[in-house]
Amino acid sequence: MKVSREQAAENREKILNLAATIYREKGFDGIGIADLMKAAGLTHGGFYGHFSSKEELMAQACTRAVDDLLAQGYTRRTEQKGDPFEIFVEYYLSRKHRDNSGSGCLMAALGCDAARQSPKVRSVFTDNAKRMINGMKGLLKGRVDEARVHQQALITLSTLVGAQVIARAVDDEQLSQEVLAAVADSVLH
Amino acid sequence: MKVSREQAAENREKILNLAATIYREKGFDGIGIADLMKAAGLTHGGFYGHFSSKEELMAQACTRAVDDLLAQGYTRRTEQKGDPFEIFVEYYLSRKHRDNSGSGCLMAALGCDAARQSPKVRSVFTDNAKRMINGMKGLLKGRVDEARVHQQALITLSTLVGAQVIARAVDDEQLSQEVLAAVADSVLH
DNA sequence: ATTATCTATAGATCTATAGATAATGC
DNA sequence: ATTATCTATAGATCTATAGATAATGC
Repeated sequence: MKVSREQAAENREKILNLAATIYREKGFDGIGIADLMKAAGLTHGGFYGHFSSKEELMAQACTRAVDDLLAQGYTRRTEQKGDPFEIFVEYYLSRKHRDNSGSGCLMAALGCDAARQSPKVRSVFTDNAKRMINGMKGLLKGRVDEARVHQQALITLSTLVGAQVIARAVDDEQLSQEVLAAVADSVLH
Repeated sequence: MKVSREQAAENREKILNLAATIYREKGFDGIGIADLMKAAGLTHGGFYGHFSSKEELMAQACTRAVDDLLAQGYTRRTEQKGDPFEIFVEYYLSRKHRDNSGSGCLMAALGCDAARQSPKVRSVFTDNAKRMINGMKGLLKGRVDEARVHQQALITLSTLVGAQVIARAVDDEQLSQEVLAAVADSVLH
């Protein structure tokens, strides 16, 4: 029954990565510990050897989700040619991002939910919101006045997040695509 | 135990208004039928005389929430002088709106959650998103080219929704206000 | 007689824990 | 000997329903 220390560390990573994905797909309340552990190929009781509580997992999963998003940014910038800002915006407003919330933006997937979570989760969520804002500031450098980078990052991120929230919320495919296209037009030109 | 037909209709309204408020404050999963009915001064079992299921209430509560928001718009326009668009944006990006999600925008409060709901709830949610878009189009008439009203409504609504989602998600009061102020500056000037 | 509401409960969740098990790592 | 995982279960939810109750409205 027992596994090696190395395997246990891998199991922990698997739980964390799965949580980061499934919470973004189905919400913090969308899956219970038992089903999450089953998805990781482990049993319910084993969870509490890795995390002290579901709340603790939720907090760590937020950070993992943003790790994930930032890493994807690096990958895309090395694989695609072009302006990093434009590459990011095109991904963010793509149907691929809309239809795969599990690998996408934390704020678009769980922003509404974050406001209702415990202080612990909100605090970690806020730290990760700041990482996203800093990422956006990096993409905007050179594109706008140095003095306006912070303000513009907040504006652009708000627009992108709102577009994806609306595009995912509606079940009207045409309207959903109109939102993404209109915002892409506005942000890129 | 039994009450008059008129009183029963009032009880139904009370349940619906409470649900529209509490769901926006705490999410669809944030309150159960028993506690909701207790808040309305009724008992758990009585609920199913008014609504066939919790899902049915969730759908109807979305419409009630937007009824509420549009009615507030009329009230503000008669009470305040000034451009209706500016009056709306100033309210939307206010701390008052941020701190009172229960009486505020459906999309900002429950947009992330809507994507994960049943087809029935998503369908009603979409109808109400369209009512909000139409409201925004009305506010933009005369301010932008007729041909661009629809596109601009989607852009502005995205920006406002995203700003409020972020402002509510973070527990850093300064950052939260910076987001609201930056977006107000961008949308109004 | 009808029906809006209440009480009580079924059955399905959920988080968390206790104690057993068996493989690792000293 | 230590410990990662498993089985089993406690205790607290949750939605929904069945049947009783008592006031309305014909």
